[in-house]
Amino acid sequence: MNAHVYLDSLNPAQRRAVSHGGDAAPAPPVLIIAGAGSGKTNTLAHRVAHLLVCGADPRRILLMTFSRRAASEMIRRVERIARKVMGDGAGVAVDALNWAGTFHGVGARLLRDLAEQIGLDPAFTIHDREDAADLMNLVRHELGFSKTEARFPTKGTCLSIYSRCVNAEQPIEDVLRLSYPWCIAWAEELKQLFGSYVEAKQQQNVLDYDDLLLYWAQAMCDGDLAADVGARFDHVMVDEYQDTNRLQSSILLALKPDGRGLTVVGDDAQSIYSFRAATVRNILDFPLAFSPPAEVITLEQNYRSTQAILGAANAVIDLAAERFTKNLWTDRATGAAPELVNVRDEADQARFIAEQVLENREAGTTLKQQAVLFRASHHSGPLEIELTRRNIPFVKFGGLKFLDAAHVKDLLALLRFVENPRDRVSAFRVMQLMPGVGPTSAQRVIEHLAQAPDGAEALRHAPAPARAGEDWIAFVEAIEALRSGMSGWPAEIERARLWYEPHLERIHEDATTRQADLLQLEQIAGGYPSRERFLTELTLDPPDATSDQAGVPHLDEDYLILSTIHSAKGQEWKSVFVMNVVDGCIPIDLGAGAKDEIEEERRLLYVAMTRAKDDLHLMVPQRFFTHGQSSTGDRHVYAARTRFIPNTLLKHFQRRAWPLAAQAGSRPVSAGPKIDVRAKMRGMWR
DNA sequence: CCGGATCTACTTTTT
DNA sequence: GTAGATCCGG
Repeated sequence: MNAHVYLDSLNPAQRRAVSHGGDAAPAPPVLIIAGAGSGKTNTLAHRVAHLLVCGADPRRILLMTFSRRAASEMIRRVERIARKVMGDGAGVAVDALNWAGTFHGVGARLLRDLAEQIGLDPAFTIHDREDAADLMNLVRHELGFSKTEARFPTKGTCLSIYSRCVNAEQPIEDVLRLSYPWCIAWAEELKQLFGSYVEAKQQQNVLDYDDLLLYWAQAMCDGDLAADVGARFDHVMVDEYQDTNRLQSSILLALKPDGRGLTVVGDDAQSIYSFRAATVRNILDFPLAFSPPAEVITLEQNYRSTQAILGAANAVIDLAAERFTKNLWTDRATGAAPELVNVRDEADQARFIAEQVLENREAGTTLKQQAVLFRASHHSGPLEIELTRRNIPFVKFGGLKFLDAAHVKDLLALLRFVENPRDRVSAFRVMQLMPGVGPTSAQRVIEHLAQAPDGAEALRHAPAPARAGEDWIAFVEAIEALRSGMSGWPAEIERARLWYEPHLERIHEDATTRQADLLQLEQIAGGYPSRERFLTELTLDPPDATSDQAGVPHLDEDYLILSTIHSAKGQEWKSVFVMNVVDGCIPIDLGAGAKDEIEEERRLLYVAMTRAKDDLHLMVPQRFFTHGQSSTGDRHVYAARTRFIPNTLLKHFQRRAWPLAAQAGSRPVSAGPKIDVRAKMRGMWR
């Protein structure tokens, strides 16, 4: 029997990518440019399986994916492929693939390993974005920047600027000039702020997301250490390489300076994370980073979409200012042209989608095979209401995370404070949950703890806020019980919840629904071996939905997928609806919008369209509501079809108006006058 | 010094 | 709709 029978199902380019280098030995670097739907995940999975079959050591394969979900999907496929050749032995080999995850996840794990060697306390805790912003705010206040004459950038902006400097490896002046021109005047203050922010993190033994990469990269500046870490892995593979940033590529090159054993996969047409400092330059410059240059293998056959859908998507991306990859082709049947559906407003848009989804289900397409995509998380609001009204179950990806809910953060802050007594952000938050404890007394206790040599012991002798009374005693007892580790994990989290519950009931009106979330958190906690692992992995890979979201179904049920376009990356569905394909949503309306940003929005539409296998609906509401802006008030805005589908591309689409005039009865286009002449007049003078 | 009330300005995408 | 800053009574 052919030992490589799994290669038979691949096309020549895929086969070349999979068997690059021949056997299990580290091969020269290779870049796989894989267009949408070209079997990218499948090809990478085959490559991993191929290496295993050839005898590579799974513990020495580093596999970095964009999300944890992508990693587990990859591992599932690897096992299925390897099983064909290795039989039950595949399971053992695949289980040993334990270096698979995101850059950040792998970084966290490596740093705990290397901590001693780089002067880091291995018990560090990790701040998510919001915690990091809170800490930034603390420092911002301490430096007196919160009450400057002219308004100083908010904590979120400060953190974004800091983050971009780190991830893009750019000096602050450049970052300000290119991305935050309205903050240029604050360059000196920001530098000072960032310096203090870094010090604060170190004193408290916390790392933020960026630190997980930054410390890793810095450690790799030491030649010996880099060689040591690099030598742990024979093969290093990176998926979605177009969405990595400079810092990540620095790490990669430090790990494998000659590129041996390096495989990266990506598609520049799907680069949609430049707001996170991702740059397509990484993928473009990859081959020439080595000598001889890395081999480039291009996958151009699309296996996902019908010709009609692919043709339309190709036409959209063809108008891009710069392109590097060729158009995809498919040998699938032509199929129906994607539909451009004109509806009156967002309410009609929601109704249309709900009806069409049900119609599809009648025709045999399950809900799970259908997805609704949108640019911004809140765009799905009206649809969620409509779906709930009609009892159509759905699950939403992207946007609000479970962990953003205040009560969940409260409980986690308690656990973090237990884990790391020096963590000020968590301490600050937890203490203020008690009545009578506000910023000032919390601050005083924290100062006391910082002075004391032993954080755990110091709490007992801390200056108890007088007004807290009994609550303070209960608090100290809870902390000490948890720190003693007597109850063990995951029983600890129950103890923590018992302390928190009375406060929860006092603080929140809707305590009951929130309690349900906490119970769910307890369930999740059970899946982790320790408090440390739970806290680390939860911040690096937060679960998606909260339980109070309407219609969260049981996993075995059929449900519709709602997702931001960003979160839809790498996925596919039989039928796809894209909401609000209008200027202002795609591209999103944010000031003038730099040219690069507009181009990224175009790629976003391309990504959305190429998720569809058989049918695709692009929704074009003629007006939609904008809220806020007190000057203009809540107004509806007449929206135009997205600029990315100009008239010249209309031949790729089937146009449709809904509801049909006849069905709409006597209701004319009640949306108001066709052209607002008065507004035009006013506009003349602006 | 805490915490509730009131006013204001803002509202993308995610590890 | 909400997060932040600011004001004021207990």
